[in-house]
Amino acid sequence: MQKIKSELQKNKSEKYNKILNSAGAVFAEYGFYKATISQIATKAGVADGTLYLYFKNKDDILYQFINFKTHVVFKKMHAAVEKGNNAEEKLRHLIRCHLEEFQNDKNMATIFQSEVRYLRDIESQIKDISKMYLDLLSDIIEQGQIEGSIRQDLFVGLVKRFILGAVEGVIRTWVTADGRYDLVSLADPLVDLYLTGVKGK
Amino acid sequence: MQKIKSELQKNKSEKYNKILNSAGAVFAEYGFYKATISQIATKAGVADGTLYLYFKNKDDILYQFINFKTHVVFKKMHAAVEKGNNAEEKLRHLIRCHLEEFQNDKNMATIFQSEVRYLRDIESQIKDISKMYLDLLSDIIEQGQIEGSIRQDLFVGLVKRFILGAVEGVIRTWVTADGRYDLVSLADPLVDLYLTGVKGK
DNA sequence: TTGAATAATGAATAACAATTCATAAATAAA
DNA sequence: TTTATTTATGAATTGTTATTCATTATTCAA
Repeated sequence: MQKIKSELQKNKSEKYNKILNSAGAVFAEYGFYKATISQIATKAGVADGTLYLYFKNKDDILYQFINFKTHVVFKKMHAAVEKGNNAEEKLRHLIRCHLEEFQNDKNMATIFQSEVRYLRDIESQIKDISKMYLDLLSDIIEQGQIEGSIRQDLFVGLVKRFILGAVEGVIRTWVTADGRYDLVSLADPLVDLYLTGVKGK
Repeated sequence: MQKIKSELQKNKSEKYNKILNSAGAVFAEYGFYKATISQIATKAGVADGTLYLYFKNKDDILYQFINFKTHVVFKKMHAAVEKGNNAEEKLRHLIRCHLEEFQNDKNMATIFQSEVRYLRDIESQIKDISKMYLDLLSDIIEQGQIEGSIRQDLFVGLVKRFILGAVEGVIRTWVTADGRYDLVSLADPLVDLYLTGVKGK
């Protein structure tokens, strides 16, 4: 009985994941609106109607996709930050992790970049995807200010957005260029820009 | 004859602009896909069919909107950069102008932020809206490196994206917050972050 | 004032795609 | 093996909205 139930769970979960991944690929390629249920179903190797056994509707598919990816990525980011012993190390780990995760999942990167507005409309639970990220940054910045490695005379609200905006910008360019170069290698140069800026001595 | 023609031009142009502005408001509020022709027509005070006397189709309306705004904004940015006497001044003027223009036209800011992906699909002429902007930045950075006000040991391709990404990030946050605070006042603090970074001395 | 010519209207059309549901297949229990 | 239950199918339904076009209004030259 216990065994049977978990078997069912597993099968269900397999098809669920198959559909979710197919949806990710189709949404990334065509965008949410131009993507059709049939395309997703075909790519997943099931009938159109089957999607409705696993998802409430088309919106729900996107929602589940983002929700899942968000959780996975944030868990990793959190762990990455933990590994740093001081603010600067934490920042380096965070940025590197961010670039790594997005480089390893281009569909996710594309969807995060393109469908954010839409998400804002459908679900307030993930209303602010950047929220957790910005909070992570807040902690790092404050720690750095205590340690003395980060200036005190900064408007933290701006600094956070400055940092997040710049990583996202770098990712956006990479997505636009169809992921044709190595993103992760930009992590350290980027952090150096955050830290010391571009000014000549 | 000459007079009559220009009269027609003007009237046509008036209605054209009315529709374009209404479209901007509707697209900004609902997003391109959820916005309907009827909504735009109603807001512009004309019949649905009238839109098709001025625009090829719905896509074309968005295209014309972005195209027009892009030209206006880039002309202003260009002029702003001209006013600076050295790289740092030019950068300050550029960033200030950027924030000013977007603050003064929230519909534009929202649409630029949300429908970029879609544009990428419909027209390669404006495929890279950021292209001109990045080129402006290239010139400034190179000048700064010659002047000695900007470090030589930088990967310019990254620096450009770093700068653009951060401004856009700041604008995105502002749009999300429904434009409830002053964006332009962030110009100087932001440029200071570009220049000297966040590192404690 | 008149009758082309131009511009505007909005109801009708047409296309599309999300969702449903009667039916069939697969799986599990008896 | 038979019956019950769960899962999957995909054609038919439904709703939506972009676009068209026959009709009406307006403008302008003569």
